[in-house]
Amino acid sequence: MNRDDILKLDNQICFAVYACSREITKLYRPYLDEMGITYTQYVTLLALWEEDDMTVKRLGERLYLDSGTLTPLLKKLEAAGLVERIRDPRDERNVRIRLTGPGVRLKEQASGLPGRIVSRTGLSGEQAQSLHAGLNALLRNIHQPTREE
Amino acid sequence: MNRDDILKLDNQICFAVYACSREITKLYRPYLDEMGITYTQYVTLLALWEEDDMTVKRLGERLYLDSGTLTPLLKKLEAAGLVERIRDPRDERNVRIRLTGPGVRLKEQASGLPGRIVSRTGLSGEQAQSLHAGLNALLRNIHQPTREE
DNA sequence: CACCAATGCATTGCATGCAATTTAATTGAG
DNA sequence: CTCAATTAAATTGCATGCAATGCATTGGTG
Repeated sequence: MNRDDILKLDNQICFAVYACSREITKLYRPYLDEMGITYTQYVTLLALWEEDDMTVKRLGERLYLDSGTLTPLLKKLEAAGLVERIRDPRDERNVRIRLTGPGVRLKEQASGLPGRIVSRTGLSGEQAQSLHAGLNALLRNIHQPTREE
Repeated sequence: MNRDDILKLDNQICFAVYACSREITKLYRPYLDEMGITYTQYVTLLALWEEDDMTVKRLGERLYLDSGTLTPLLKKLEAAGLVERIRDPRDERNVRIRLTGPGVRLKEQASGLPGRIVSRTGLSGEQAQSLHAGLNALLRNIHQPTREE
């Protein structure tokens, strides 16, 4: 690849990931609209359906998001009646996020979603598997909770 | 994969793409800060370095962004002196985006960036190649400029 | 025990993304 | 030519993301 090709848009993995991420979100939108939630709220619920009663910090580690994003988002989920935000009496710095009844029940409605999306991607099981593995490897490699020189 | 596993965060390609995209942006940030631009401004410049003098519409098709995102972003790039926004005299609905001298010269500074980032990803050439191909396939499959039933 | 650094969350400010609407220019049917 | 439909940008409103900062609680030290 010559000097000029290096900077071409279609040669950038970063751009492919960036564009894919937004296009995937658009695929989800109509379904999530019906459920009354946004994409970020959806992945937050995915995390909670898997492990309820997390602190904001733990949720942030799981989702790679910080309190600046999560606090307002969780307040909206609380206003929508899907989660509760409870300050931990044993350590009042922690706020624990717990699913409400409606929050738990929404899982049922979401269970068909991944299948519908995957079929829309037109990827074979193998392709999807391989892509997923590559992304996870990349994620592991670049995510540095604390930077060292 | 049973019914419960289907909704696990780590089984969602969508989440892997979403998280990867944001982590990659963070990798770029320190370098782009030095250049005085943001990540979205960077990919916009990538597109323009490859093909100068595009309309907003064409730029949007290239970047999968709409005028709602591009108009303010291009105004910032114009304020920074990197591009010009010129209404096409032949069809005044079109606004053409052209690189200025400084905008062209910034390409030099950017040319080392992809290499530095790729090395930070820790992926082999093969892995990167395969990942990129998978993402492009996915992008082609899901991007529908106009929806059909 | 008093104090201070560390921790967890909230807030602020800025830059996206994108749907929906508006505005201005152009095109095309009659 | 005339006016309605189409098209390209711009604008508006809402929801992220994230760095930087603020604030309250807690833990460790002397």
